[in-house]
This record gives sequence, structure tokens and C-alpha cells, in this order.
Amino acid sequence: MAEVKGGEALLFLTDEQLRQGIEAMFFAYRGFTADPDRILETLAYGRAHHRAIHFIARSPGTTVNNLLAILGVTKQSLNRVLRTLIEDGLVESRVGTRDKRERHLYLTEEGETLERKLSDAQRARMRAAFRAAGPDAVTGFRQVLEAMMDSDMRRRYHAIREAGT
Amino acid sequence: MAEVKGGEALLFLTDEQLRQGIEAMFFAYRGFTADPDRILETLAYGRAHHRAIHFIARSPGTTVNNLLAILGVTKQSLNRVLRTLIEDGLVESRVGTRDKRERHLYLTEEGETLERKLSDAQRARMRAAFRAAGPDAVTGFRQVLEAMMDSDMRRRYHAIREAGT
DNA sequence: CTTGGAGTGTCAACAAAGCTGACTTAACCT
DNA sequence: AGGTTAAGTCAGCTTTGTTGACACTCCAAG
Repeated sequence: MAEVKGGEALLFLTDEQLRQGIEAMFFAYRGFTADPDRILETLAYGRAHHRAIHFIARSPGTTVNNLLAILGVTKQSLNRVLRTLIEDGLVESRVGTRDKRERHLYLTEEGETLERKLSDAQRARMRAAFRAAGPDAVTGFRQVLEAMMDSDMRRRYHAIREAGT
Repeated sequence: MAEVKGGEALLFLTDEQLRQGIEAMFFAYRGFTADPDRILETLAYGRAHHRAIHFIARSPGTTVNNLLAILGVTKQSLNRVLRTLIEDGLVESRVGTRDKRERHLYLTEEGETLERKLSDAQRARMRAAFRAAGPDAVTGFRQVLEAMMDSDMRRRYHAIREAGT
């Protein structure tokens, strides 16, 4: 506890600090998904549907292949989810004009309504957390999360940020 | 880009900022679990086994019921995981002395070996992220995550922190 | 002291959502 | 014309969650 500079500056890398970071991620992620999960379970949808809806809302007209890469699942897995969303009229799949092999995905009115409902719940929690922690903490939060991503996920994360402006 | 103080201070609560926070959580959590997952899949274990091992290591002698509350799953779900870990000799289940209904859980030598292997991988990523972002960012990271937890999870998070010292 | 309720853990069966592998259809492109 | 790519499908498997039913243990009220 002595070294005025070195000790303090390195303390955040002790095993105990790292374990606490790990547990913080675990518990926080539970909270992060809790609100949308509650809404979804009343609708016979799951977290997988939420993820698809979120990223279609974020990048309207995205292709199936692109969504696959973002979500990091197999196409069979995504297809099961997408099929129910299309059947239920929440998502529309349009044949590509430039390349007719591609399907471009859009939310319908109804899909946007659900998206807003889920998103509102999740943003409310995020907003409360951001407000409680303050702007500087938010900056740090984002820096650490970004450093924790795999590099290809970091690329996608930035790509969406640019598109979403 | 103008307002010197007010604009900057409130900018972190725009919908766009919140959405970016949401996506950062999503992509970062993927990275967070990627390394242990790779190790686990070579052993016919999954993420659920990892979580059980982690919290048993963290609180040796914990009861099934306590673990249940921390993990937030049903006892049947945990039991399946626990059974394979016990059968494989990674976890030991001792009948409680004071209350014989309870089972106290401990890692065996072999269990601790695997725990260390998984934990090392996850800590290495956390360490790299912490180092890249710096101590102030780490403080903010922890503040935001803590504010995002449900209150009962926050209690458990703190309870473990104290025990783990 | 016994008995009934509460607490703890186990077994069985089922559902959601991942996965692999093999295949088809359609469109693109060289 | 033939190879490649995008999307979708079928079948079958694994992990990990769920409910329901049940057994064992404890404790306290009658």
C-alpha cells in the first residue's frame, strides 16, 4: 500500500480485481437481458428473436448473410428464428434488386412496434445505469468493453455505429 | 459540437449512445466467453459447467441452494451439470454436518486444475482489456456494470467480493 | 413423541436454441 | 457452360433451460 504511484497504478490488475471484473460482467449481463426477456416470454419468443429484431432495426435492408456474421450463429439456427418472425408478420424479406440471390430484411410496422417495446425496456436500464455512474464512467465502460471484443466483432461494432448516425 | 459544458454533459444519454452501449455489451460478452468456451468444447462441457465451477471455486463449501440463487437457474438444471461434474471427479459433494439436507460443494484437485485453466484464459482477456483501457476506465466500467445489475444480484456480487478477500 | 409442513435435493420428460452435414434452388460471373 | 455464392431446407444431435412428481431431512406444534 506504499508506493505512491506504481502500486496504485498496477492494483487494478490483481487476480482479485480481474475476478471481480469477470463476476461484474456475469451479473450485469443478467440484468441487461432481464427486461426484454420478461416481455419476450409473454410472446413465445426468445432472446434469439430479440437479437435478430434488434440488428434488423439497426440496419434495415441488411442481408441474411450479413446478419449471420453479426450474430455469430449458423444459418440453420437463424433461419428457424427468421421464419417465425416472417410468418408472424414482424419481418419482411425482399428479394434483392441488384443481386436477386440476396434477401433484404426489414421490420414491418408490427415488427417496429415490438422492437420499440423491447428497446425501450433495455434502454431504460442502460440510461439509469449511465446516469447513476456518470459520463466519465460511461467513457471507461465503453473503452473496456471495446477492448474486450474480438477484433472482427470490434470492426462490426464500429461499422454499425457509423451506419446508425 | 458547440455548447462547451451542457451539451457535452448530456450527450451520453442520447438514444444513439444508449444503443451503442447495448451493442457494446452484446459484442463484448461474446468475447468475454469465447476463450473458456474454446477450452470447454474439447471436454464435452459447456458454459453452465464453467459457471458452476467458477462459483464453487470462489465459495468453497457453498450449498446447492446458494449456488442456485447465484446462477439464477432451476435446481433441476443445475443438478444435471453438477451430477456430471461429480461423476467426473471434479466436484465433491459432502453431506452437511449441521443440516444433513444440505450438500456442501468443493472442487477436487482435478476440479481446481480445470478451474485454473478456464480462469487463466478469461483473466488474460480481462487483463488485456483493463491494461488497454487504463485504471480510470476500469473504475468506470465497474461502476456502470454495477448500476446495471438487479439489486439482489448486486447484493450477491458484493457478498462474494467480501468473501473472496 | 409423533406428525405434518417446509426445505433440500433427485429423477423424468419436454422445449428452446445452438450445432453439423447434406442437399436444393436460383442467380451470378468468368 | 460450369463453378461459385446466397439462401433455404431436412434430419439429427447437444446443451441448457423449463415443469412436475417424488424422496429424504428437519423442526416445531399439538
